[in-house]
Amino acid sequence: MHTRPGMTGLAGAPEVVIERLPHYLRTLTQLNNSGVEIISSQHLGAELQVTSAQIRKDLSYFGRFGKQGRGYNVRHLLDRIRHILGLQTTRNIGVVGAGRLGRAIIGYPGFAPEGFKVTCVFDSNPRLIGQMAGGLMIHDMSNMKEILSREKVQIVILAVPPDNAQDVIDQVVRSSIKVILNYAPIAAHVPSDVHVRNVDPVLALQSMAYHLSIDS
Amino acid sequence: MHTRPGMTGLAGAPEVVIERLPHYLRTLTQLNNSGVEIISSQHLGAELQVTSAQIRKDLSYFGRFGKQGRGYNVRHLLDRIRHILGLQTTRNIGVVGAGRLGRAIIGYPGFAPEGFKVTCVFDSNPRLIGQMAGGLMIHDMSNMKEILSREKVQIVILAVPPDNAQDVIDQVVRSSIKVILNYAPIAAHVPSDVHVRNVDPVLALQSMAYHLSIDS
DNA sequence: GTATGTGAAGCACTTCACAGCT
DNA sequence: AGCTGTGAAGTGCTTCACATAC
Repeated sequence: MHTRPGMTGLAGAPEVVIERLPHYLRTLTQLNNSGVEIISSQHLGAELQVTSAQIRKDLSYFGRFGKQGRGYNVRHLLDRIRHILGLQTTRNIGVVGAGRLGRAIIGYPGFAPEGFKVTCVFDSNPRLIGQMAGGLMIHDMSNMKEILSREKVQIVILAVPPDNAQDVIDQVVRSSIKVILNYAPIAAHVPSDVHVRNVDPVLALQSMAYHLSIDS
Repeated sequence: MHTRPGMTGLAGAPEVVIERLPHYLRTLTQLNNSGVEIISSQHLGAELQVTSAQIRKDLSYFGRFGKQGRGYNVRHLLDRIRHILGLQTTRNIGVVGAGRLGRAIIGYPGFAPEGFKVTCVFDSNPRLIGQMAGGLMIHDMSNMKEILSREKVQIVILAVPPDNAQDVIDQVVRSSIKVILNYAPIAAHVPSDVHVRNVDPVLALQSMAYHLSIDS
C-alpha cells in the first residue's frame, strides 16, 4: 500500500522527496515557458504550496544548485532535476490490457512529450489479439517476456480487470520488469525491488467523500 | 501539493488515515465476496501490506469494531467504514472538460458501482457545447453554478488542458464546490476548505524513473 | 490461547534559524 | 540586503508492547 520508509542515513533521499521532484519539475517547466530565469525557493514554494525550507532541503539531498543571495537558475535546475530522475532517456512502456481503459492509455497524448513511449500492448482476450490499438498490434500474453525484452521495455502499465490482476502482475514481475503503473483496483503484491504506483480515481473520491459528510 | 497535516488532538483522524480507509474498504469487499466472515488485523494487514498495528490504530480513531480474541466481522467492518467515509449516499459528479480525457472519464464504468454518478458535463469549446457525451448534453461553462446546484453536484472532476485549468478551478470554487478530482497537470490553488486530489500518471512515471536509473 | 485497543516509545519527515556566500 | 544550505529542533505518523476481553 505504501512506498517504503525513507532510508535516511547516508544512502539516497527519502521516497517522499523523490515523489516531489516531478512536481518541482512541472512547475519549473511552466516558469521557464513563461520566461522566468531565476527563482527563489520562496517564490517556487508559493507556486507549489510548499515551504521554501522543504524545497531547499529536498534539493540538498542531491547537491547545491542555487546561488546564495540570488536563487535558482530555472533552466539549470530543470536540467538537474531531469538528470536526478533519469529523464534524459526515453523510456519504453508496455501496456497490459487492451480494453477500454488500456486503449485510452495507449492513446493518451501526455506521455510522449515527457519521454515515455508506449511500444507494445498485450491482452489475454483471443478476440483482441492480433487487432490494432493506437497503431500497435495487440500481443498474446504468452510471450510477454520475450517481447518486452526485445522492445527494451522497462515500464509496464497495467490496465486489466481486478480478478486476474495479481496473476498478470506476477507474470510482469517474472518478465524482470521493475516499474509498474497499476490502474487495476487491487493491492498489488510484488517483491521489494519492484516499484508500483497506483492510479485509482475511485479511492480518491472515496477519501474525499469523508469531507463531504463531516465538513459543511 | 499536499494534504494538510493531521490535526491530532481530539478532533478528527489524520488525513493519512482517511486516505487508507478506502484501501481497507476495497480489500474487505474482496474478502467478503470470497466468503470470508471474520478477519484479524494480522491477516487483513498481510493482504494490504500494512502492519496490523496500523490497521487497529487507524480504526481506533472511529470506534471499536473488533472482538478481542476473534478479530473483525468483515461485513460489519465494511458497513462501518462505508459510514465513516459517508458512502451510504450516492454522490453526483460534474465533469468539466469534454475532450478525449473527459469523455473517457464520463464513460468510465468504475464510478457507478461505488455510488458516484456523473450527472452533468461542461466545456468551454463552442463546437462541443450542445453535443452529447455519454448520454449527457455538454453545457456551456457560463451557467455552471446554477446547473451544479440544480443537479445537486458536490464533486467536480476536472479534465481540462493545463493552460486555463486554474481559471476553471477558480470558477468551480466560486460555484461552492468543495471536492475536486483534478486530472489537469497543475498545482491547483484552492481555499483551505476545498479538497483536491490529483491524478497524474506522468508524475507517477517520472518518480519511478528515478529507480530505473539508480537501482541495479 | 488469541486478538483487540491504546498509551508510550520510536522514527521519519518538516520546519526552524542562522552561518555563510553573493 | 537577500537567499541558500544545513544542523538542530519540532511534529506527527508508525510501531511497540501489554492490559483487557473473549
